[in-house]
Amino acid sequence: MTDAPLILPDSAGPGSSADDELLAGLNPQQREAVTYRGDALLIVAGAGSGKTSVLTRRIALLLHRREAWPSQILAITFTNKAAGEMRERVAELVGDASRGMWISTFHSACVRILRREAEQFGFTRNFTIYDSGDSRALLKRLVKDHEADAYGFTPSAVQSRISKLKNELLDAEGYARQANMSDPAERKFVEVFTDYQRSLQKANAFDFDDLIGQTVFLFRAFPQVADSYRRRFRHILVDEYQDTNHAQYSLIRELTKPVAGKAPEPYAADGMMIFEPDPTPAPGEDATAASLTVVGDSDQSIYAFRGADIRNITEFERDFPGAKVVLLEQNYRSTQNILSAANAVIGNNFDRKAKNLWSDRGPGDKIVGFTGYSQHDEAQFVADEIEELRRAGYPYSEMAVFYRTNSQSRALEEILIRSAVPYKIMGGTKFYERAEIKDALAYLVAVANPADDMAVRRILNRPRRGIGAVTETAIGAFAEKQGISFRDALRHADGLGVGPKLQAAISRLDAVLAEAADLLTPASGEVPPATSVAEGLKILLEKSGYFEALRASRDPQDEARLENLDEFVAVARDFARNNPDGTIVDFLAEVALVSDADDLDDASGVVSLMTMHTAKGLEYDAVFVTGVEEDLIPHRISAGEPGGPQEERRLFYVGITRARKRLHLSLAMTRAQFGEVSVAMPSRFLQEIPAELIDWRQSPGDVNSRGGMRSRALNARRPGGWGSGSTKDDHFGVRALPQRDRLTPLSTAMDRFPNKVTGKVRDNGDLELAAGDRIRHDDFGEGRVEAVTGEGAKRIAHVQFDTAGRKKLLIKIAPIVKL
DNA sequence: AGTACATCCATTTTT
DNA sequence: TGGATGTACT
Repeated sequence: MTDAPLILPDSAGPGSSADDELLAGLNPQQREAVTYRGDALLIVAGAGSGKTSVLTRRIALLLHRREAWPSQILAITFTNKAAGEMRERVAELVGDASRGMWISTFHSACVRILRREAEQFGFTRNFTIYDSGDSRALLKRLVKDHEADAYGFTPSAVQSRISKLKNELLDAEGYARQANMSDPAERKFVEVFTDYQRSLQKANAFDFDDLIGQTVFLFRAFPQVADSYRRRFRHILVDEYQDTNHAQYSLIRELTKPVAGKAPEPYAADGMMIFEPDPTPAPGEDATAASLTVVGDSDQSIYAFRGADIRNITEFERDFPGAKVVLLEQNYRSTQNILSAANAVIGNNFDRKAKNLWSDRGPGDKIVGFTGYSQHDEAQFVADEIEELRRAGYPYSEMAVFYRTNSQSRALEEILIRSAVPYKIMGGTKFYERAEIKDALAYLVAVANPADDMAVRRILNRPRRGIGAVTETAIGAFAEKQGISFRDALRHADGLGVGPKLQAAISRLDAVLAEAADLLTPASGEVPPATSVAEGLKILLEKSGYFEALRASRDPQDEARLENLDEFVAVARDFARNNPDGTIVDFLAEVALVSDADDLDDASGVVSLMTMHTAKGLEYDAVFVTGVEEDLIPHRISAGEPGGPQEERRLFYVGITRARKRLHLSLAMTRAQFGEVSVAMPSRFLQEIPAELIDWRQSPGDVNSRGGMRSRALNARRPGGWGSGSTKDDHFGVRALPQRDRLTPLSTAMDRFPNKVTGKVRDNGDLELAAGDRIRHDDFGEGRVEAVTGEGAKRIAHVQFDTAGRKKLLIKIAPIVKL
């Protein structure tokens, strides 16, 4: 992939044709963003304005013009996926030179730094990383130990508070100083926080927030360490800057401070080399502070709830006096109609810097609007429309359906399955959150970082060895008394005062862990090959009896668990292939920092379903934004939060701007939630879109919440289209209904479509259908089978219904009978 | 240790 | 409504 660089690093100097090539096709603003040189540059990059291109070319140009060595560049993104993409695109431009650069997420960059410096402050380099599940589990125990639940603290509440504080770089002590400590609940919280931090340290572990926060502390506490990185990184680039929280912001600030000390110190405290000594003095060696480039769009800030501070970007110019600001407003993604809608919506956010996206790809199609009676009706519209687009030549992989909350996916899934539309839910159940995977990970952690009690405790009785809570406590007490770790206590089964059976079980576990440790972390200190990770994993799972227990089980789910574990072993093998020098510690870090959203984007040939949050950074030819209702988008809970509605508007904006050519906005008049059917109102954001941009297939005014449609004739000029309440819009209902075949009920007939599509899963067994058969469908009426495709449980009937048009149905589950 | 019942609770989640 | 979690039985 990197072997065919477009431009060889040494091919030419400034002003060369290779330079031109790097700047080719850029608009003036983009060009400015690529070529500007100065201490601080803010690139305000509207949606679809080509920011990745700008960023990668900026890097390439720095290298190409010899303004920087690869090792002097630090490019930071938020997701592994974004980092991977950037690395790839830089490699396309500069070839192998891209290897010396740090292009990574905040978190992995910090892990790299912390690994080198961990010994400085009481950790060892094989520390483990606690994901949020791990920290919640730890907090669960601590909340109980401290009886904090009596004060109404739940583990997750404590977790989110701690996380917020860490994002603000406050530790327990710092918080205690400014908190009202006469409040017993506050004291309790501080107690738990303190203990949590102590436990992490004892386990030689960092949680996600610590990775950033502790790196900042490290830099502040050890200026010479900070200096060594400041000397190294001369060009720092940060993507999605609007999503940085205070800790991340501080990290960037630390790195862009002028170098304080004089003596170059290319080595970390442990003697590890930080940068390759270059034979030639590095360009910019005498510069005092690194140059900083940040890219972002405050209109796409949708993570305030996780501590992202939009002010980091809005106040950039104040933070970095003399900063240059470049505005990228030309959008290369969407048609003008889509952009106009997006602009109109986001324009309602006050206190925002004006920005107007424009496109030169013409107006394009109008936005399609649809109001369903129920969420199922809405889903049917989506399914029908997807099929229509499909027939028009759009591949499934170029279509996406967005929603605000995960629970909305259910109705969509039901209908999509029935309509035989292949789909994939992005960011759904996380692979690494499955119990069996966490178990396997715990085995590895127990080997890699024996100080991590949590991991050892987790595997103590997995598979079942008869080691219960009592024994676990005994081991813990023994460890405490002997001043050894929980892991080491397993070696002394005979000293625990437990029965012989238990002793044997404990010793067996100890032996398995020891065997794997021999392989993975040999006492000789020699580094085992990366392939040994997969081997060690297999040893652990096999010899611990984990596999055996699953194989012996007759729980059908255990079969799936086995498959998942096989997949996990395959992940370990992949890792070895991609990281020939990787160790078990590297593997664990990678796994902890990688989300499966990263690799699932290859959703080849299927429609993607996801929340609007997940959609950020992605784009599709056709986009469906569903559930455009009050209380959903904007979500009702956001109403009470300061800045809430504005963030919701940005979220909607993000959703809209994902679409290249076709945008569909849909809603339902009634929505079953929490077991109750409630009447939904169209979202206020809909009214913010100019009426002429939307082609309503069925407008809110056409549908009432009792399940009928108004007569078209009556509806044609009717004030008060909202169905309930508002009286001031001609937005909806003005248009008489669409250009579809008017004789058939629009969409699926809502009167015949009660909101219980759900029903029981129907099983038509071996119902045989062939072309020419006539069938009756519960919802669509009678029709003629035109073809049958697929096999077994996935056989699909292509049916031409007499009134409902052409549909694809999964024969096995469709509510049909052969006539 | 495993099951059955009860209870609570329902945004978003790059790492 | 349903799912996740906790408690009380067997």
